[in-house]
Amino acid sequence: MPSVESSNNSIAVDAPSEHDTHRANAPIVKLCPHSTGVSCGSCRLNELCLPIALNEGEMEQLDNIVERNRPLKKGDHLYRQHDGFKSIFAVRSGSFKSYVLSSSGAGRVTGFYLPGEIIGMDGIADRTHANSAIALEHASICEIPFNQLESLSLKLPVLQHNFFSIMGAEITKDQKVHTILSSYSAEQRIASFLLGISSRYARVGLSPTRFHLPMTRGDIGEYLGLTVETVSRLLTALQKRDLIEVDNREIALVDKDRLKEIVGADDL
Amino acid sequence: MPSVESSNNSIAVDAPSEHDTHRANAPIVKLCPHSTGVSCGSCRLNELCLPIALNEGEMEQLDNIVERNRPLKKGDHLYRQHDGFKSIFAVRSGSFKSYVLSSSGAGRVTGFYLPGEIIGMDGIADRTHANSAIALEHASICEIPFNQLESLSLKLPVLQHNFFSIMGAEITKDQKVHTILSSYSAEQRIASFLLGISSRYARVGLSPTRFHLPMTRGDIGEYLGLTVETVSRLLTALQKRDLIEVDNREIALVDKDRLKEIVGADDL
DNA sequence: CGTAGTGTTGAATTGAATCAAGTGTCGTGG
DNA sequence: CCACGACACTTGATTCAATTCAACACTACG
Repeated sequence: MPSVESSNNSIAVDAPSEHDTHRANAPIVKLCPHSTGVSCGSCRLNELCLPIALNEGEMEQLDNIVERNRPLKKGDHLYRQHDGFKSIFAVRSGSFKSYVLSSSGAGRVTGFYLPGEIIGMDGIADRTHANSAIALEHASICEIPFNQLESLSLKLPVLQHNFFSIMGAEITKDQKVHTILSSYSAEQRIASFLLGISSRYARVGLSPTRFHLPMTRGDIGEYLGLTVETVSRLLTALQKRDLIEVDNREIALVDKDRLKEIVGADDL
Repeated sequence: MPSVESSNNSIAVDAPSEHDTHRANAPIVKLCPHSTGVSCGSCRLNELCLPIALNEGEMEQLDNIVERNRPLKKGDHLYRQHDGFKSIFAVRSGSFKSYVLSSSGAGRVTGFYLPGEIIGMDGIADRTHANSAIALEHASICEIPFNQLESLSLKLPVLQHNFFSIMGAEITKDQKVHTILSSYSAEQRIASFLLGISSRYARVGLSPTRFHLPMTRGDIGEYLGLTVETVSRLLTALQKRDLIEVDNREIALVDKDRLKEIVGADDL
C-alpha cells in the first residue's frame, strides 16, 4: 500500500494535530494526510473549510456526518456527469478536475479543486451532477452528505452561514472566470491562471511562488479556452521574458508584479 | 421623492422605513407588475421564485422580510461594484444586466436577469458586490435583506432548501457559460444565447419563439466574448438561413431544431 | 428635428487554431 | 532494471475565424 510518495504536492505531509489533540473520544491514530481517521477538529484545513468558526460542540456534530473515504488514485472518478447527487466533498489532499464531455467529442474542463476547496456543488440544483470529477493525483476527500448538511445547517446558524458563503464564493469565482474567458487574451489568461493557482496554494500554506501543477497543459487549455499548443508556447514565452520558470510541471513565479501587470490590474 | 431620477444607485437609498411599512396594513390593490403592493402569495412568479413549496403561513413570514421598492427606470443601478452587500433581489418585471468595469476601460457583462430570477448573489461571499447591476428597462424588484433571509432560513427548512437550490442553479448556469465561452464558436454562442433567452422567457409563461431582447448587441457581445460587429453579422446570417427572424430587438426563432443542431446537442 | 446611441456592412488585419513533426517523460510489464 | 509504449509536451509553418478599422444607416427620444 503506497504511502505518500507518489503524491508530489502532498500538502499535509504530516499535519501534527494543529491545535490541541482534543476530541475526547476520537482515537485519532494516523495523521497521514490520506488517512481516514482524521476529525474536523484536528484537520489543519478546518479554518478554510466548512467548519470555520464552529465551536467544539458544533464541530463534533459536523464530524458525525462527515464520511472520510478511502483515498482516490489518479484517474479515479469522484462522481460522473448525470450521477445522482448525494454529497459534496471537501478536498483534503491531492487535486481534482471537473469536466463535461460535449457530445461532439472533446470534453471541457470546468474547474480545478485543490486542498481545502469544496467540489460537487454542481449537483445541488437539480440533484444530478452536471460535471464529472476526477482525481488528478493521489487524493483524499471528506464526503459530506448533502441532506444531512441541510439538516444540520438548520440547527447550526454558523454552519448555514458558512455554506452560503462557500456557495457565494463559487458564484463569484465563476463570474470572474467568465470575465477572463470573454475578454482576456491568451497571455492574460495564462498569467491570471498562474496567479490564481498561486494564491490558492498560498491559502493552504504552500509556497505562492514555487509549485507543482497537477494538471496537464491540455487541461489548462480546455479550462482557459485555448489549445495545448498555445498554452505551451505562452509558458515558454513567459519564461523567456523571465516572468516565470518552467520545468515541466514545476512552476516558479519569478516576477509576480509583472505578471499582474499583464493581467491588467484587479485580478485576484 | 425627487432625488432618484438621476439614476445612480437609487434603490435601498431610501427604502421606506426598513421592513413593515407595508404588511398588516398593506391593502394590496394594484396587481400591475410594477406595483409595489403585491405579496408573494399573490405574485404570479411565486412558483419560480424563493417561495416555491412554502405553505401559506411560511409565505407570510417571507413576505414580512421582503421589501417591494419603487420601480427602477432604465439605467438605474440596483447596486454597484464594491457596494456593501445587504440584500439579494428578485426581479419582478423588466430586466437587468450585471457587469464589471475592467480597470482598462471597457466593462464586461457578466449576466442578464429576467423576471423570476435572483440577482445579487455575487455579494454573499465577501459581503461586497463583485458586479454592478443596472436596469435595462423599466423594472421592479423585490428586495430580500440577506441577514433576515438567513435567519428565516433557519426556521423554514423549505426556504433554506430553496435558497441552496437557487444558488446551486447559479453555479450550474455559470459553469455552462464557462463551457460556452471556452469552446464554442461565435455562431454557437449566439445560437446558444438565443435558445437560453427563449427558455428563460418560456419559464415565466412568455413566448419561447417570439421575444424582445432588452439588451443591446454590445451587451450581448460583451457577455459572449464577441464584438458588436460579430453579433450583428451573425444575427443577420442566421436570419438569411431562415433560422431566425430579426427586427431590431424583436427576435423570432423560426427553426429551433436547427438552432440546437448548431449548438451541438446537450444545451439547455 | 437634431444628435447620440445603436446597429449594419465591408475590407484589412491578426491572434490563436490547426496541421505537422518531432522530443521528452513516466509507468508498466517483461 | 531496462525497454517499450502511451502520453505529454514543444516548436514551426500555415490557415482562418473573429477582430479591428472604417464608413454609414437607423431610431428614438429630449
